[in-house]
Amino acid sequence: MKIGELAKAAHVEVETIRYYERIGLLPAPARSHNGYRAYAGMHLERLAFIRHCRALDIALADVARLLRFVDDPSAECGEVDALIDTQLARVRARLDSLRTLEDQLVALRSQCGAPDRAAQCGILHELEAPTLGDACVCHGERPQ
Amino acid sequence: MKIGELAKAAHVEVETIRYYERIGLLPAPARSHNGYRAYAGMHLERLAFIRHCRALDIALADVARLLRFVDDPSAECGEVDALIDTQLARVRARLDSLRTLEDQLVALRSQCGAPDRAAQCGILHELEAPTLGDACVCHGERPQ
DNA sequence: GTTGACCCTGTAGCGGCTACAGGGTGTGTC
DNA sequence: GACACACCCTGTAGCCGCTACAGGGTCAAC
Repeated sequence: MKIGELAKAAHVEVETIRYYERIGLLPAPARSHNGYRAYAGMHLERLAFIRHCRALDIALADVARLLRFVDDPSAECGEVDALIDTQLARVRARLDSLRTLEDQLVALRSQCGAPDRAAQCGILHELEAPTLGDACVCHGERPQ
Repeated sequence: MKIGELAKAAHVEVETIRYYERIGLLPAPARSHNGYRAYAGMHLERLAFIRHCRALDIALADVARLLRFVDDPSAECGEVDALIDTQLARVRARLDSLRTLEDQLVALRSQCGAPDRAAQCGILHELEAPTLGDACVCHGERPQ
């Protein structure tokens, strides 16, 4: 399998595959007589594993840790759990902060009356508010 | 005001201020006899504006666009609305995908029985599933 | 005169790719 | 044989928003 074929099979960019090889995540494949990379089924499996982890937003360093368990089936896998738990906590923290952000943007958006001159723009005024130490619609009484 | 004082007043790192100057977001201040940056109130206002936008996760390029309206109060501000709307849409899209991610991670986490050997690890098996074209607990019947 | 806190410039690093530049190879068509 | 075109190679730089040095200068206090 040439790199382009692997890329299509795994729905990944060619450059991404070379990048994974460079950082040691995907083992370097054999080379054909012309120097082209020649991949085997194992590479597709590994790449699919990586992409699956990435779809779960798991950092590449953590993917590398998970791959070590794949390579060593006799290892204790408690760390795998912990890693997924940490990932889940990270996602939930980000969800919380994005929800707050959404509320703030909605509040900010509501400041716009009829669009006119910047001088009268409620949104810009709100964005400037904390400058003066005032409360702002999005961040409440005490800015920051 | 020296850069360290400005940094404290705006709750920003010194390096961040120099970075904003370098990319043209914060105007270069006057210099004292010793070459130190000497900031005026205007810089604090502008920096607070920038940080407020950043707290709303507005990209620096968009902050620059907003600052142009601050500098030209007679301009039409329809673009300000549009920018906030776009930002809100971005945040909501990210929220959606994070919520899906959360569900997937929870499903994945539930695959762990008692932690033991990696060979028996339900989580690792699920992460490997799409490799074989199987359905996986987190991505449903048809992986990818 | 020495310590320590601050300031300066310039550059490199983070993550996870993405996008070249500048070349080689393989296949098909004229 | 000549050409086009798709693909492959290596190496490097760019994206974002900082952050963290290295290697130096300045200033006030003790």
